[in-house]
Amino acid sequence: MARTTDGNDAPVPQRLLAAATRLFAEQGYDRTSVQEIVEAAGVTKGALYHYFGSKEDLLQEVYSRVLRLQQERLDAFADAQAPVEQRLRDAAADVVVTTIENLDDAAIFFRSMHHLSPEKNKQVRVERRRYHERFRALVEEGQRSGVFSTATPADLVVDYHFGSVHHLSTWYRPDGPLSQQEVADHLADLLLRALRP
Amino acid sequence: MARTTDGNDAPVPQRLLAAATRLFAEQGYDRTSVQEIVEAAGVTKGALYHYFGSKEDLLQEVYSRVLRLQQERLDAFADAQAPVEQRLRDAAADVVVTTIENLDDAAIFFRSMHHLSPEKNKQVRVERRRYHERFRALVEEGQRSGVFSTATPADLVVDYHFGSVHHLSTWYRPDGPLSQQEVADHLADLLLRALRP
DNA sequence: GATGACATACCGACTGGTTAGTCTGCTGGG
DNA sequence: CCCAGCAGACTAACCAGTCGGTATGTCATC
Repeated sequence: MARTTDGNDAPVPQRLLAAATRLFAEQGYDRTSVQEIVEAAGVTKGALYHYFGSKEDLLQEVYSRVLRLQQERLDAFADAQAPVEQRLRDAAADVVVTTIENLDDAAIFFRSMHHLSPEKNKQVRVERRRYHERFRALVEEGQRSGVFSTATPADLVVDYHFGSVHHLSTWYRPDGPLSQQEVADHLADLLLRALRP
Repeated sequence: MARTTDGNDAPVPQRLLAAATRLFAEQGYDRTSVQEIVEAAGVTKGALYHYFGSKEDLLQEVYSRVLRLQQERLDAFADAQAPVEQRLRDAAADVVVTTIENLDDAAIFFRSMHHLSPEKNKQVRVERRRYHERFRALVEEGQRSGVFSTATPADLVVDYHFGSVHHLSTWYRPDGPLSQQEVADHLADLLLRALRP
């Protein structure tokens, strides 16, 4: 056996990232010391600084992982063959489900953005903007074709929906009365109902 | 003249609170040192610890100020003499306006809650819950009387709306294309449209 | 209306504790 | 033999909160 220490068997970088994600979500980025992270991962600082350049790099890894995942999923739904109201509903519900499935990442994402250095923050904003615009394009498509109301600017509609997604990490509890899918259906429904002409 | 030093003329405790609010919103609670706060307020640590028991007390003051203000305003709108759909719309739009007017407080509120000690956090949660329930009662009243759809549980409707309010501090810019009132009207409109039977 | 007792408001040097990141060195597999 | 992979002691910086000190004001007493 190659494994002598405790903890799980994943490679060290993944263990570090998993530990950091959990701790950042629980205590916040600044309240989590590098020492805590390496202890939770069952290694020492030497290992962390062997794989990551800084504590901040860990945070950025969390961000890129989330952004990549969400963008891929959105693209898949937006490119599907279906009426635009169906594509928007699917995309809107899916982002709720994946956000709930990765609630730790979501909590970190929305609470700790200002802890990234200016240039990394800028990069994250750029990627987020791409995501936002893809989503907005769906709304605009529906508005142009007349299936959605044009009463509200598409930008604001997108922010409205993402506000509720963003907010999930504040109130959603897995042991609550609603399942992930139920919440997703309700939130997608609210969006589509608000967009009825 | 009684004033010898620079800075504005407000009493020291208010100056400290104002400086802390701005700095907490800009840099986050943990990133802001007590030294920075007292320098921004034009005093020294002695003054701060003369009026406040701890750095955390400053944060809690921000919270109580926001909560008190929002609750007062909600109560006023909810108790008004008007059809329920009008009362809900007014309340929904008003919370958007006051949130935008105090965007710093809002940013702190949603980002720094986990920096409060457990007991203070609990107290904030209790007050927030009261607010949430007052708002939910409005939705339920409309649902019972048939002017709002019952497709979505009232709790979720409230969280949907407050998600968008919460989110404002992320995207709203005073120099953007929409005025406070326009944003408020649009968001209230989206809520009411989503609730149409 | 001088004197002393006490309080309020604030100053700023200091302390004890914590932290991110560094650096030297060990170890086992190729 | 060599080096990726990692250990862990160490450093330099920072920070919340403390504490003894000062300046100013207020009130009672003689």
